[in-house]
Amino acid sequence: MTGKDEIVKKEILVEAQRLFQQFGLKKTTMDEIAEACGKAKSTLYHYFKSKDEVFDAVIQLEMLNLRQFVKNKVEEHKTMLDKIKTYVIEFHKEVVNKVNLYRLIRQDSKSFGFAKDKFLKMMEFEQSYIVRILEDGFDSGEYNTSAKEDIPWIAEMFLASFYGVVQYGVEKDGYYNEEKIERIVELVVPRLFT
Amino acid sequence: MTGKDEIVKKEILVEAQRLFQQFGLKKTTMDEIAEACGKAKSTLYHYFKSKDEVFDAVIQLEMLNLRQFVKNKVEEHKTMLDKIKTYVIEFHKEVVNKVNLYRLIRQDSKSFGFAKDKFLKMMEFEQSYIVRILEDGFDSGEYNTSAKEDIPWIAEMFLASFYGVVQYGVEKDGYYNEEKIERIVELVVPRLFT
DNA sequence: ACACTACTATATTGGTTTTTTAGTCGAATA
DNA sequence: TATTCGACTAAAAAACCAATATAGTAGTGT
Repeated sequence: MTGKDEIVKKEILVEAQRLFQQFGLKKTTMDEIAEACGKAKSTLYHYFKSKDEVFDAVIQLEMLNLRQFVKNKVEEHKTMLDKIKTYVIEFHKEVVNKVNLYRLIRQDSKSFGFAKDKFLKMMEFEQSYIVRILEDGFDSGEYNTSAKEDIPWIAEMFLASFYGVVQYGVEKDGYYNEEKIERIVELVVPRLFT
Repeated sequence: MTGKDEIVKKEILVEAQRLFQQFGLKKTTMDEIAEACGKAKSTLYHYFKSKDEVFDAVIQLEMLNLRQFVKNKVEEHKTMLDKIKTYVIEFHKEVVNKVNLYRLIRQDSKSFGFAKDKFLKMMEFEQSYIVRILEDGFDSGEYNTSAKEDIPWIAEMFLASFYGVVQYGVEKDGYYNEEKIERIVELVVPRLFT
């Protein structure tokens, strides 16, 4: 039965998530995860090919929740401008939270390369979301200053630039300064997208 | 004689620079630098307090050259808009060059904290340069969409955002894509600063 | 399909010794 | 007096090795 399969997988992920958050990737063993699930270690390998695959799945789960959360916030608004503003503020707030949570997790050297792939994948995904918002704005006539075919790379650059602003702010201030981000969003977004 | 002092210091820095670029901070020993200068190691300590101080001096030298280079490029232009555009394109092109050069240099763990300080110092310095350009534009009437007291943080955010765009681009494409940066500069700068 | 026990090969750890290396000191030189 | 040096130290890093832990596998039973 394939339904059971998903249930057990989820159960493993819940325990893995808890342990990864508490101890990090390196300090959490497959034996511990197995024990926490009340199963034998080799059983885990029936559901996941490797420890990395478990970790990836946990991260993916977190991202899914994060996206749903942000999406809900965005859809509380009607205009494209408000949607974009809300997106930037909420998305980065959540990402910084998660990153703080997972900072200690990535204690090993190879995790940098790992993070890079995941990061680019994530950016691609987010880009497609921004593109959708902008295209809707374009179609409804709210956003008509650019050609429609420019939207993808504009979205990409827009994301990248706020990534920079947030990273720099966190580096400088030591925390996510929401007020600062709001101020810059208020200034930039209307100028860029009207 | 204090003139001799400066000459020897410079001589040490030239050799140190060469070795740091070739082998990195960690893999270059003070003995090697000394040997390359034809001096004893303890002589170096007459001119520099520590190895870090030597390294810092090398970096500072590089930054000085870089800034002079960019400044020259910028001053070929008359309008504020052209200056800003030129600044962004040339500055980041050079920084990416240097960073590629020095990527291998920062091979040790503590260098992150080190790099962070230096990075923030650099950003502050660059910010003051952008502020000057914008304030000149403001005074000449070319830039009158913002209050003058907003210029510092606008400059800061502007820098941070392009830092993000460039970093992201390098991460994604694997090199500094000048054409891409130019395109985004052409789009963003006029909208932001007129 | 799912779960277990028992295993292996590989990584990691801990403890020890050896080597390297940043930085010091007092003497020599110019 | 201002530089330079050879010799030294303390501390860090590397090299080694034995013991342990751990990711992943095989074979078996349900």
